[in-house]
Amino acid sequence: MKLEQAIHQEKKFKNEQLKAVVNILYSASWLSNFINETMKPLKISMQQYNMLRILNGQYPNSMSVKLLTERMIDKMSNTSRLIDKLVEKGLVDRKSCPADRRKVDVTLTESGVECVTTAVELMDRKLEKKMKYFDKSDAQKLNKLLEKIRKSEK
Amino acid sequence: MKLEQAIHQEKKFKNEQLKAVVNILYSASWLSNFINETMKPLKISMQQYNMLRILNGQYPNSMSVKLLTERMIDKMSNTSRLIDKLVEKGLVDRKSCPADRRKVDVTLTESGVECVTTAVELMDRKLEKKMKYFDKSDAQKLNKLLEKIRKSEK
DNA sequence: TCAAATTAATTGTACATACATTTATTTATA
DNA sequence: TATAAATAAATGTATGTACAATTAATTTGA
Repeated sequence: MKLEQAIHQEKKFKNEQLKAVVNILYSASWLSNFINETMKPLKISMQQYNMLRILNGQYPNSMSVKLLTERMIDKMSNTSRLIDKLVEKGLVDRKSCPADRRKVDVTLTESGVECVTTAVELMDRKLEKKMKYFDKSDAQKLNKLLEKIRKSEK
Repeated sequence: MKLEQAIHQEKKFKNEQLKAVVNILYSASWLSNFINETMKPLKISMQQYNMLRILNGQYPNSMSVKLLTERMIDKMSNTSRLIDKLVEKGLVDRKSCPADRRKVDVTLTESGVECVTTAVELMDRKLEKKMKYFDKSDAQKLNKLLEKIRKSEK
């Protein structure tokens, strides 16, 4: 859907750069809604999915809360309480790190591995279908442009 | 900052399309943090800023809550309570619509016009500076690609 | 060596969001 | 024209998020 149509805007944007800002925000909202929708049958949120994927990348090793936070897409989310939810669901284990007792080691449980395996398979399949008009070369161009827009960070 | 570096990911993405998904989500989070940061001196959030801009586009006419919701970038946000906050701050007026008493007319107050004028001027200036390496032709390409990725909506 | 500084994680608080339900009003139709 | 259906907005509730403050452990350096 065209951006102007999605947000029912009749006026032109002041310039293409400002339109790009709104476009990125709208696209992310569109994707988040889709990801949350897709994960609903598995009863996990997008952020929980993200954390499970990160832990899966290290499995069977554990990760500290700090390391997990660094790898989350949204750094502002509250890692401790996100872990709480996953512990409640029995998807991860949390135990104090013997080498540095300030740290807490988080690991996927067997049930967590099972859940994330199903989740990733489902998500990748649904995303591929959703973005069927978007090929590899489009994606490469988009990735380059997004990196460029964030370049001021240095 | 490169995406892999920002989320400290050492592995390659499965494909460019899935990387694009993460890239959009990360860029939106990066932009949101910046916008919220920029609006902090004016004591308004990004969503409040968005609503004030929409109302400003119609000023001095009023808009119904439904119309406002349709134009918000994030459709899931709770428009009623967002309006509450702006009424509390004295930036908007809310009154029952005489022609259809189910509807509620929302209008900018004088102080609201003043606030949004300052806010837009500040935001556009800061955004331009932040995205200084991102020119018009880049923006046009990015806007095209984002529209394409959302094309499945039809 | 031991007090101060730093680091890791959790918790408190206020606010935001998702989504279902409720209330009030208008429109459609039997 | 009554009654049901549809529409607009607000509210209840659970959960999520931002950010500061706190707690506990480790590291630093006078």
